[in-house]
Amino acid sequence: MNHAMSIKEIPTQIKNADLVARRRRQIVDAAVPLFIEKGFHKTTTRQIARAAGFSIGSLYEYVSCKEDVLYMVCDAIHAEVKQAVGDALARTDRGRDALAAVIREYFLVCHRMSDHILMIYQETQSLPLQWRKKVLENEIAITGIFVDVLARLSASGHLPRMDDKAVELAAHNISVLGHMWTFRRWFLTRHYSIDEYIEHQTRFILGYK
Amino acid sequence: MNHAMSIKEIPTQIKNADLVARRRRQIVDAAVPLFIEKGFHKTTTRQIARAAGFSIGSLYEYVSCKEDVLYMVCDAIHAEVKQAVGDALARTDRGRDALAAVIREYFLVCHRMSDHILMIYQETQSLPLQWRKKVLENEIAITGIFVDVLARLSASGHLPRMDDKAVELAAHNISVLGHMWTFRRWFLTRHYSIDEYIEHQTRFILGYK
DNA sequence: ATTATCTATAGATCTATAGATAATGC
DNA sequence: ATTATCTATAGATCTATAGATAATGC
Repeated sequence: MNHAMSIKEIPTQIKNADLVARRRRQIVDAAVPLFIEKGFHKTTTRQIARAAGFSIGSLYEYVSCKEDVLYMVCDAIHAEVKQAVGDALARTDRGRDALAAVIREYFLVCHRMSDHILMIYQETQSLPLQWRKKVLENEIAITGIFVDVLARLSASGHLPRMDDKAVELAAHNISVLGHMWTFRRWFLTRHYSIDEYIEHQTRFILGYK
Repeated sequence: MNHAMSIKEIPTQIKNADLVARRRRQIVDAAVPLFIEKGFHKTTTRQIARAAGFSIGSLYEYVSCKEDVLYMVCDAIHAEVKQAVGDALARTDRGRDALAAVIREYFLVCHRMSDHILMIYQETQSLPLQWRKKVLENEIAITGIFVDVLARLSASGHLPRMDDKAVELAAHNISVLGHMWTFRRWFLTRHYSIDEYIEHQTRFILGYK
């Protein structure tokens, strides 16, 4: 159920698959800043088409409805977050610091993609059920990375032993505390730099008190 | 900057202040389930008027635009959350358990008002700037209650000593972990009851590890 | 007379498509 | 011939208001 597969589920009459991929990337790139600025409902399909560089008629050759665009946007954002956290995980070694390193990288992605993540929180509800489910699955997949790291460290004794439920919940907490930086940014940035934030929250999560 | 004051800032031609208060309560009560079900943008002003039991013309005697309705709804929801947490605080004694009791009550409010809180996350962006600010201030006011409790317990030695920034951030974490139950409910309810959730998270927040 | 409410609609969108046109490849 | 793109617009809204009507209180 990867990125490319989901996108391919959107039907089109256009035969050239490369062209479809290229145009859809244009559509996503055009839509992201519009959705961030105005929100999904106040962005018109014409604006998306114009920003993407083609006509409204052409837009509808590559998507079947406006919601398709939102889905492609959400999927692309999650793909980028997943990629960044996956990379961080690959780079890291096996000890207790592995967790801190992955958390750090994840929080930095949240910082970098603040507007994007906030937009997903706000607009997921506007997706048709079928795609809302997929977006939520993506969210769980990202949390799953943290589950794996925590379970490994807990099993190897680098972290206090935790049962499955505690591990699962700690992983969700990491995910959500990263998102917190995006949806409370207007307040938090007045008091904390992203580095301070990461430091405090890492201590909080790892339980050094 | 209390509940009643903010609402009163919305202008109206109607002279009878009691009537205004009553009708606006009707509007809020009518709008909440509509916004929860369809979202703000897909709810029409006519639907709100009909559900409230009067005509579209009358609706516009009590609000100046659709966004006014959203603001009144958000304000009413925050008032209820604030009330519940404030009550819990008043009931509680002064020791370390005070914090656990307040957290518990807060999480139970989040559970009870799950749909409402989720709606605020999704629709705050649709508010005009002036009112978005007020809604965010309400959010900070609720977090402020936790700041007070934490600061008191930290000062009295019932909790490990924390500097102001650590206290502030812990308070935000409490707020957001309550909200997490609302926006990850679709996943969390599969694995945790609200009581289990409260128990795990309280341990996490208080740092028994 | 004053206040509150209703009906009817102006005016302004916006999505999605049909049908015409241009570009591409055999 | 086939594939991709564009223009023009049908059709369906929806918000907010003007002007008419009903209810209230002196």
